[in-house]
Order: sequence, then C-alpha cells, then structure tokens
Amino acid sequence: MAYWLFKSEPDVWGWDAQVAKGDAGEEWNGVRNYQARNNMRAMELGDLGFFYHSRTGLEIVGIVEVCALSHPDSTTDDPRWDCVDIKAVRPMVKPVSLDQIKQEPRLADMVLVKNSRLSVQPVTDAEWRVVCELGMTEP
DNA sequence: GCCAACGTTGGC
DNA sequence: GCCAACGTTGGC
Repeated sequence: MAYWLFKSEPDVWGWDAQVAKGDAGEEWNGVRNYQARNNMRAMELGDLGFFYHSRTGLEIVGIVEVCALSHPDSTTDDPRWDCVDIKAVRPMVKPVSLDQIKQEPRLADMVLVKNSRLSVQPVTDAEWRVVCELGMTEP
C-alpha cells in the first residue's frame, strides 16, 4: 500500500469535478511525463493519494483512491502514455496549503517542495500522516 | 502575466 | 550521445 499525490489545475479538473464522478472514478489522463507515468504504473488498487490544486488554490483539498490499474490513456493514440483511474474518497476537513507544507519541518523533503513540477508524485508514509494531521482527517 | 526551472526534441 | 533551442509547468 503506497501513497501518492496528484496535481491538477482546478480550472481544468478540480476536486469538485472529481467528486462528481463518484465511486466510478475517472481516468487521470493527459499526463505526458515519463516520471509521472512511471509512478502511475507502480500504483496498486486501493493505494491512496492527495488531490492538490496547482496554480490557483495551492492546497491539498482531498484524498483519492486508485480504482483502476494503469491502462492506455484514452485521450491519445500514442502507446507511450497510460494512466490509472482514481475516485474521490473524502475531502480534507481543513485544506492543507503549500505554505503550511513549506513551514512544516517534517515535510521539508516532500516532492511537492523539492520538485514542484512533477504532476504525479510519491508520498512517504510519514509525510502522509503529517499532512492528514494538518488536514484534520484520518490517515 | 511573468519567468525560472525543468523536460523534451532534434541537429550535428 | 551531446547540448542548444524550445515548450510547458506552476509559484509568485
């Protein structure tokens, strides 16, 4: 069981859109970066991830679950790209802002801080617990 | 809206 | 296989 972080611009695909998809979930498509793709290929059913709003918002707003293993990305014919499906699990009771994350010493090594451009990132168990604590939600 | 950082592309 | 040029991302 591993933890991840998914980034999206809320204007394009935000938490509300994800919630609207319900338990069926939705393809996390459109990723055209090898590192991000490889992270998705490593995911297992039931893995959890944070849902982060980039550009506008700059905060972790909810928790999602991987509900389909990596498969071809339906938005392209290019066989290089595939993606998992994710579904919304629950919102953060209190969204966790990038500012908070940067100010929390225990989160200093988060990929979000170190390599903010990677759109699908791994999160360690320890980081997961700290962010859940800040977000006042169950780990 | 700007621009630094990063990833990808393509000519050599 | 190198690296300059280019495109994209995302915090500010």
